[in-house]
This record gives sequence, C-alpha cells and structure tokens, in this order.
Amino acid sequence: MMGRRSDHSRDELIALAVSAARAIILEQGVAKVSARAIAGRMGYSPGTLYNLFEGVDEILYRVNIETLQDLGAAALAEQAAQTDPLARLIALGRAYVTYAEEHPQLWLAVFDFRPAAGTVTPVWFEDAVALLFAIITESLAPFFGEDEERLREASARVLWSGVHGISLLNVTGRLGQPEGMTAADMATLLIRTFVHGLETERDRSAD
Amino acid sequence: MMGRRSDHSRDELIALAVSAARAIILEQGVAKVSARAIAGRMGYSPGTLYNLFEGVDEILYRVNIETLQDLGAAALAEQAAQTDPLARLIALGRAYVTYAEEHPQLWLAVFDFRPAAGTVTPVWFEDAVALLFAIITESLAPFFGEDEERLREASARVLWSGVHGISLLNVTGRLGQPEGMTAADMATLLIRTFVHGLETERDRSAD
DNA sequence: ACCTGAACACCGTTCAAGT
DNA sequence: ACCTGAACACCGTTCAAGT
Repeated sequence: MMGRRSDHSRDELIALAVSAARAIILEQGVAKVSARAIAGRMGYSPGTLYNLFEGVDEILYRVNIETLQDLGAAALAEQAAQTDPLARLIALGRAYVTYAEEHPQLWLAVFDFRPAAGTVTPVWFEDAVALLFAIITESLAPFFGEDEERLREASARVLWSGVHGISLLNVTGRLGQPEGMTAADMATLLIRTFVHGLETERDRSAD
Repeated sequence: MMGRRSDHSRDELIALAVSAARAIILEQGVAKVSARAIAGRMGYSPGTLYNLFEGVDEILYRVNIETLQDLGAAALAEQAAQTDPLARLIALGRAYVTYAEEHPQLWLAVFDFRPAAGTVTPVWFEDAVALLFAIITESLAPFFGEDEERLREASARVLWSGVHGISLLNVTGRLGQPEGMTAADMATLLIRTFVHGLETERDRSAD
C-alpha cells in the first residue's frame, strides 16, 4: 500500500488535482474544497498534494486563473461583435455579469477566495488579473483625451467595481432588481449612464 | 467544575459572547472567530454557546447587525450636514467607504460572511439591511419623477453596488486608484458622474 | 523518488453526566 | 436549570516509514 506508484507523472498529478478541485467547486461550492476531498477524488492520500503544491490555496489559485482566462475569452468574444465604442464597453460589462450568472460557483470561487492571512498572492495570478483589467482600460480609451489619463484610470476602476458589485449581489441572490430587469441590464444602465455623465463631469472638473 | 454557575444571566452571557466575537474580529479578523475561541475568551466551555445561540453563525449575525447600525448612523450623520441633494448623496457614499476604511475587520465581517449552505438569513437581519438600503432610495428621490420608480430602484442598486465594490477593493487592498485619489474620491466620481448622466439616460430611454 | 497514513493542532456541534 | 467536557466527524499540514 505504501511507496511509489508512478501511475501518473508529476504534471498529470497536478492536472488531476486541479480538475478534482474544480469538480468539487462545481458540485458543492468552494467551501467544500479540502485537501482530503481533492485527494480522495484523485485516489491519492492528502500528503501527496504537498509534493505537488504549497498547499490547498495554490490549487485554488490554479482553478481560479483558468476561470479568469475563460471569463476573459468570453468577454472579448462578445466585445468583438460590436464596433461602436459604447456598445463595446457595454458588451464587456454584460459578458462579465452573464458569465458569473452561468458559472456562479466558479466565479464565486475566484472572488470569494480569501487566502490565509500572511500569504502573498502569486505573481502569475496578479499578472492575469492585470491583463484582464487592461481590457477595460483600453475599451475606455475612445472616451478620453490624452490628457485625461487619471480620469480614465479612475473611471475604469469605478466601472469595474460597479459591474462587479452588481454581479456579486446577483450571484448571491441579493440584487433585488426591478421586475423585468436582468443583472446585465443593471450593468448596462451603470455603464451607459456613467459614460454619458462623463461629459458633464468634465465641465465641472474645470472649476 | 461541572454544573450551573449562574455567574451571569442569560442576557449577560449573550452580550458577553457577542463582545468576545467582536474582539476577536477586531484583533485577528473574522476568520479566527470560532466557538472555542469565543468560549475561551468568555471563560466558558464551547457547549454553553449552544444554550444561547443556534450556532456560531448567529453570533456573527449579531455582531454584524450592530456594525450595520453603526455604519447607518455614521452615514446619516454625514448626510445631515448637507442640504443639496447631490451633496447629500455623495456624503452617503463617502461615509460608507470611509467607515469601511476605518473599521475594515468589522466591515469585512459583515460582507465576507457566507453562512453555511442551506441556512437562511434571519429575518431581523434582512430587515436591518432593507432599512439601510431605504436611506439610499430616499436620497435618490429628488432626482426622479413620480413615474420613474423603476429607474430609481435600479439606480439605487447600481449606485450601491458601485460604492460597495469600490469599498471592497479598497479594504482588500486591490483598488489601485490613481495617485492622490482616495477611495472616497472614487465613490464621489461614480455618484456625481452617474447622476449627471441620468439626464442623458432619460432622453435615450424615450427611444 | 514517490507515496502513505498516522500524528498534531485545529474546527462546529451534540449530548450524557454532573451540580 | 445550567454548564461541562468528552465525543464525533471534520479541517490543513507535516513527516517518519515503507517501497
């Protein structure tokens, strides 16, 4: 029962563990992910995971980065179908909210995840987040002059926070939107209204 | 060592447990709250908590409702200092973000809290949340006509989602706002721009 | 070299037993 | 009636021992 088995290569084991973790998230939610549950589903002992990863957190980071890449691909695809700058921005926001709605467990696993205190987020994970965020900043370029970098940066963060907040309330069932309005409609309202308001905002900040 | 002690009345014990939980949140964060930790700090055994509460979740709900009431009071106080409708709305948003910044652990304990799957949020807690939300809806009244109930409701949720999202990123250190801008400034940008954009939005929805 | 499984220090919750 | 503390079923992580 003990000792080497070599049924799988190291890389196969890593992929197996990440798949097992994702399956648990999909079936039971991220709260049910544990070293023992992952190992059990792989047919290995918990100790094996510590030959492959720093800990359970690293496995979750690996599931989450794949979710983010999938989300990013979906958003870019939706955006590519539009040409008008505002329509492109709205497509981005709606794709975000819709993706979260279609994959609530995976999406929550990304954003509910609070690694144990004192641990640092892996660089490769932060890089992936920054890459996704750049899509928003770029999509905002048509609405700002070259001397408005600060406003554009701030607007990107404000819009993302808003769309994310809508999505979080939606996925956790607390959005409580008016009858007939979807969460994506709320995102559209936010983005369209904000962009239209930017013209007025520009006049005021000249004070 | 066993049997009754009656050092404290039932109500005193409840207050003691809630205080102990809050102290742990303030010192170590909500993740470190546990039945054993609360009981240890009270000088009682874990089992005692189950004479007083349904479980640890109920203790957290009790800490959180007090945080929400405190946050509501702070927001109302800031708002009362303003008379202009837009200034009042902005005061509300800034107070929210500022409160979260000043009490990050308590604020995160409210919004990071995901009760065990299958449990229902207590009615008294949902009522308190609804009461707070009504402040936002009311503060938006000056900006809408009587035939615009749906838009007002949707706007209240969109604005709150946005301010909340900004606050969440801020408290978890991921806001990344431009140099010299505070999280409260970001909330101001969101609210002011959105409200200004509403005029344009109204014209469009007439299409 | 790889993998196990027991061990350590935790967790929420229950409940028989004691005062 | 109140409170205890052992017990049950968990958790993440480590590491001596085995192949």
